[in-house]
Amino acid sequence: MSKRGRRGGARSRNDGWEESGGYMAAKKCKLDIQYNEMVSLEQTKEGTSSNIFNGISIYVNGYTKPSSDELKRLMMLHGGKYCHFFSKTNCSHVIANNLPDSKVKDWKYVKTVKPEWVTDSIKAGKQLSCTPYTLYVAPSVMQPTINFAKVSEDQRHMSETATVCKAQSVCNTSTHVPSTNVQKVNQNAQTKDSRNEGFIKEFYDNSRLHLISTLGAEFKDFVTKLHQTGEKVFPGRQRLLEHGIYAQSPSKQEQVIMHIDMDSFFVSVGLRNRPDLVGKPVAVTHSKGKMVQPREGTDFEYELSHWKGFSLSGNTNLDADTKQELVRSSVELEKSVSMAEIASCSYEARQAGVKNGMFMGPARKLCPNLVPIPYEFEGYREVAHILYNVVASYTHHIEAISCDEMFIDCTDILQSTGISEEQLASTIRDEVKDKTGCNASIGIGPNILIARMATRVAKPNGQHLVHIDDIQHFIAKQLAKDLPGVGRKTCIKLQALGVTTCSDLQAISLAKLQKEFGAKLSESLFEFARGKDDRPIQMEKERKSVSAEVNYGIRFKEQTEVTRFINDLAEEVQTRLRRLELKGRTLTLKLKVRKSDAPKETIKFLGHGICDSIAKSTQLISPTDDAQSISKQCLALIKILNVEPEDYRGVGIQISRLERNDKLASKSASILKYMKQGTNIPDTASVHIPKVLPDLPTLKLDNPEPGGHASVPKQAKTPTGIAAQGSSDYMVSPSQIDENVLQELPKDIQDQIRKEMRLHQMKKINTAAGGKQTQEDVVPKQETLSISSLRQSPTIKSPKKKSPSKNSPKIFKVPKGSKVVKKKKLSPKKIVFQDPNQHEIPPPVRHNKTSIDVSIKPVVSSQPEEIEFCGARSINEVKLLIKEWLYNTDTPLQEDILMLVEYLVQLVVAKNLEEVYLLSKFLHRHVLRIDTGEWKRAVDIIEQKVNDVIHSIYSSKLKLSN
DNA sequence: ATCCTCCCCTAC
DNA sequence: TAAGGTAGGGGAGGAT
Ligand SMILES: Nc1ccn([C@H]2C[C@H](O)[C@@H](COP(=O)(O)OP(=O)(O)OP(=O)(O)O)O2)c(=O)n1
Ligand SMILES: [Mg+2]
Ligand SMILES: [Mg+2]
Repeated sequence: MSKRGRRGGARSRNDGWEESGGYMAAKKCKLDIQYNEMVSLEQTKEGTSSNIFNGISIYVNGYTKPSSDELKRLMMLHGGKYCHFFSKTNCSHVIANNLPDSKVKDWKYVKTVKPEWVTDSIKAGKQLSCTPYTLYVAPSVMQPTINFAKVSEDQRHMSETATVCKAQSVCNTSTHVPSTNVQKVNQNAQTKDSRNEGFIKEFYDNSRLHLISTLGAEFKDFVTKLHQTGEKVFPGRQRLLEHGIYAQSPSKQEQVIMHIDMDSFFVSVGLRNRPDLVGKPVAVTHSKGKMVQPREGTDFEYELSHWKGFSLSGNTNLDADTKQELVRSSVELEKSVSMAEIASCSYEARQAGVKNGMFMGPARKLCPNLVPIPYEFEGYREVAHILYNVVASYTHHIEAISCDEMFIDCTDILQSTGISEEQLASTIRDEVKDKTGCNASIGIGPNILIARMATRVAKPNGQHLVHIDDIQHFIAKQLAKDLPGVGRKTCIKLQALGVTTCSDLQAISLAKLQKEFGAKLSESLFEFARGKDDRPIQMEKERKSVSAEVNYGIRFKEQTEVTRFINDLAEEVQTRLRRLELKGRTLTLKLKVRKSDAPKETIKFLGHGICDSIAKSTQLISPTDDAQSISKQCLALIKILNVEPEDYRGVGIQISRLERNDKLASKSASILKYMKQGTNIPDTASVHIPKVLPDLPTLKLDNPEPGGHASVPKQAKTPTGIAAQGSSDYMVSPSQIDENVLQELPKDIQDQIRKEMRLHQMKKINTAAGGKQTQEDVVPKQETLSISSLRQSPTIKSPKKKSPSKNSPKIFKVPKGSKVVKKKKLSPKKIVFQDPNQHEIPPPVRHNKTSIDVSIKPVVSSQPEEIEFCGARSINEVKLLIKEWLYNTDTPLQEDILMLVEYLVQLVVAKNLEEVYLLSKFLHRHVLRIDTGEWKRAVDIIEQKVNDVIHSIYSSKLKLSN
């Protein structure tokens, strides 16, 4: 049933075809093991050693005059290093006799020289210049290797389009490179945080999590394309046939799933050229191993007690107390800890209790001998590419999970080749090992779940097959916390239920599970505990969002710094969207804000510490990928959220409701603009509106907001209900309600609206003066903003503190000279309003539909200039214009839409609701005729937007549709 | 019922 | 010092 397929067993079978397979890897497959001994051997050996190759790492390609073995020996003898596997990060020089086309790309960042450079240098007793030995592109014979054309192409493409993390230095292995040591001397003066220019790039260049996210996304995309368009050519599978590895079990019709995952991925890559560390506890981390004194102003106890679990001692399912104790004791004992995270640790380190994601300090306590090794971002990328290419040479039936992990459905491979699961697994593992120097483990089972769980058993460097008949036996003894979907929280709940193993879990009824967990999780727990899983292998994954966030190094003092950072981050989002050729309709701003009682200094240097998370989203008027629009919306949201600059600890921007970027649409000119300008501007000269208007109002749609977005001006007073929830500090300040609606409008209109709002607010307050309803009236039942934590926070500016900017925060003060006059008075016709919030309706009428007499509005007013829409004044003119626009445009441009919104809003402000109403109906009617999704959405947005403003002023909405 | 927004959780 | 990103599933609760 289940056996640990060891490499040795498979090896003999492979020997046959490796020779003739033509893989470059096959040439050097046996070298790695010997390396360790040889190093020590060579070092103790007497003879003419030197250090002329100090800082040099060579990779030998192809057949060379002195053999690669000999070159290796020479390098070791003369202070250089020898790489078994090429990587930009590890190898400073490639030694070869010729330079094949296929390698040019890979090698373009390193020196490629002939072997004589080595031998001559040794003869000369010094390192000679490479120049005379440099190889140039020769139209040489491409090795007629397996024709991977398609895959390789894609692979290269991936490498190119990827956000390239700059290779720090050509050779950053442990051997120091004297010449490049100059690097970070000048920048020490000041700490680099979010206020510094270029911080975002520097951060991303050093973020492992960013790297694995990026890589993961690339591979998902790669597999998607592979499946959609890839030629179904499987050289690997072909080889299996040719070399007669076939067995005799043709009647496999059960599904067979494999889960392939690199062993301690980052560590494996890092150890490729550090054979001396193999077998030792090793961790990949930014920490160099020096202990770090706690800084002034940090509060260790505080962070310990509030810590959400994940960070301080690792992403484990241990209970919080244990971890706290661990951290606390390591602090007490050592008096200093490194708060650098461990990305990956070797299995030796795991034995001591070290886990991926743990901080270095606590890890050191668990494992005093833990050896830190540096990141090698390029190496991870390369190895991951090879992994995926190897697997893709056997099947395209792949589900990419991450850069080091995937599922494959190998039912058809087994069918068509007749080999066994174990044979296939070891073949793949061997090939990966040969080509990358890293171990992969494989779990095999009849479904995804079992394959995944089998990998745990297989690791490290093994494979494990679970036959369908053994599922029950196998799953029963697995730990429940290892089931997919069971993380920290769920684990705690399971513990409370007395569940440890899947066997325990089986004893819990579905009903009981549902009391503790949600519907979905309950169901999957129930099924998984029995080894059942019907999830299919998903080869094609459609992305649903694009985001960029930074929760490290965020420190601001001034709002201007926040603004600048948002601009930069929006730029980053734009870059990502454009690279993916996507635009989005929904924008979400995510902030991390220092918890009110958290110290300003975090334990971790520039970390985010203990925070509240806030998210706020907004609809974009049209699919957007434009940095300016994005930034503008974010800033509007930020204004609403009203956070003290000093309390920001994290910022993120997410774009969702994605659409493919239709390049055609963006080319169409703005008709309205055209007409408008046409009246003023003689001719074609500059008829075309610059694509990016500096203040292009990429509309943001204020979301109608669950619980009633704070579109109604409120008095600052907090109702008890909300206060009890403790989140009142996050309350939107009255002057900023609908800020993001207002933001988009011209200043003068903004001001008018604000005045109107205040006026109406007064009225309302007066009306409801004695009534109890007031409370509800003034503040929405449900908090508008999402605050992950219900705690109070001093973090948010109270409204009055708000800078004395253009928005007067005073609600009660009637603006002097308040003058708003409707331009033309229409008949006092009744208009139907739809009340968004019945209970907010002022006393007289309490009904779903409320009639408001249009004529009540104009009290004071003045509208100095006529309101006009592209020159059109009368409603009929406007209608004509709209019609022309409607029937001559396929996709409405957002600037046009905005212009109309602007016009309608002016009408609203001028209290000409009737016209607004008529125009809306008109628009509706005609759009129905056109019947395009684009136009429907546009009209929705227009109406929503206009209604937001109406709502702000009247606390009711105009019923527009029909 | 079904949608949407905001949140939490999980995974790598 | 240190580089705590990113995407998706899913649930609660309000709007429609
Ligand atoms: N908290 C984490 C988890 C993972 N990773 C990175 C480093 C890992 O090497 C890589 C792959 O994650 P895995 O979960 O596959 O873990 P490893 O490959 O390190 O170990 P294993 O042998 O358990 O797969 O992702 C990380 O940076 N931080
Ligand atoms: Mg792994
Ligand atoms: Mg993995």
